[in-house]
Amino acid sequence: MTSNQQSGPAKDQTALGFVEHDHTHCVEGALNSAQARCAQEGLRLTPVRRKVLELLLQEHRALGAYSILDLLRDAGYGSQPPVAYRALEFLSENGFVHKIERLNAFVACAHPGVTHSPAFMICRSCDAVAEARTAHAKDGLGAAARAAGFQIEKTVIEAEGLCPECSGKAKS
Amino acid sequence: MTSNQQSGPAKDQTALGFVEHDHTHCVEGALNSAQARCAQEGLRLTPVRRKVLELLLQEHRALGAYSILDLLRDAGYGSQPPVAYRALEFLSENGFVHKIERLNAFVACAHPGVTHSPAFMICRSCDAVAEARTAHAKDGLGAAARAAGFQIEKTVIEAEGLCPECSGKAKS
DNA sequence: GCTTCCTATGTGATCTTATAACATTTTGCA
DNA sequence: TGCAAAATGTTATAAGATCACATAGGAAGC
Repeated sequence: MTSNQQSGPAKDQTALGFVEHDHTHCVEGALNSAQARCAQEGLRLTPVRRKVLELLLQEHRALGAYSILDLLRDAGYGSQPPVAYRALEFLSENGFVHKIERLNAFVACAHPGVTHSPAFMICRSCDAVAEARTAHAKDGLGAAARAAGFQIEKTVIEAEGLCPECSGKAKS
Repeated sequence: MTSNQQSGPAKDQTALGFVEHDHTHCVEGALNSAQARCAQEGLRLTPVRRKVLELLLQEHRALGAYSILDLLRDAGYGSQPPVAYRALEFLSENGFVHKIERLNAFVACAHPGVTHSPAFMICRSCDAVAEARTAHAKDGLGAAARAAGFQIEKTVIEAEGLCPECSGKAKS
């Protein structure tokens, strides 16, 4: 699961929202818009950071930090853990990627630009990860938090199960 | 944060639902009801498993597997990681404890007996963890999942922020 | 009672994930 | 040019989790 990207760079069947799409286009678009936003906000999308984002966009699934590190090494960048972790920290602080806590892995943001508290669907069979656009998924929790006097700063919402494709395959 | 339990075994101010409570009573009660349920369902609440549950109930906050392991060793049990992980696996499969993915740590269930998909509030300042009783916190996600054809099997819902006490202290 | 099997535990080794600490380079700016 | 801040390179190590295999304990069958 480290670099299974050789086959078809143009289309990928399973990952984004469990839906086919023009992959090359979506990678470039995301990369460009990230670059634009960084320019606007005075953030520095350095080569390593950009490369990490590109890798995550290309794979279009959650990658562990060490898988990313392998890909970085292949691409000629530093190969020590902090290299990957620092890039991921930057990207994640600025909303370009999200960490999937359940997997200890990272995925490119599917709705960049807007500040959002994301929710994820993780297929336990094929590892595909879809980001749901859920502005108010935390409302049930929000009520409980208000009642308890707890100030929410960040929420992690991750659902694990079977994606449409895998659930079709294994009719168990 | 390994064994700060010596001071007052009867009352603990911060952990459960960010609310004071009779701690000795709640530990014993939970332990007894766990034992009862295991008897009923033919589960084996062995000494190590019982001890781990007791430790988590006593600490009343999320503990890492290795902290638990330390406490186990102090109590005369095996001190290799699998000892703790196996007990935690059993307890967690059967709903006696939950894993907090955000912290890679474990906490005793606050609503045992009922099958539920828990939600947590984690204080980033004092590490207290409260379990919210939220039957439908995942509804926002549920809708998205239905739309995508994703079958949810398990959900992780964790909010990070400031508990009432810490948010009172640091009026920043 | 004894054997047998299954489950649980003990233990050592190893693997994965993540961070600390410090040197070096690059960049932005006066 | 030269300084300060930010980013990167690199070594080492901490923290979290699992594998593999040996041993012990308890329940079912004889």
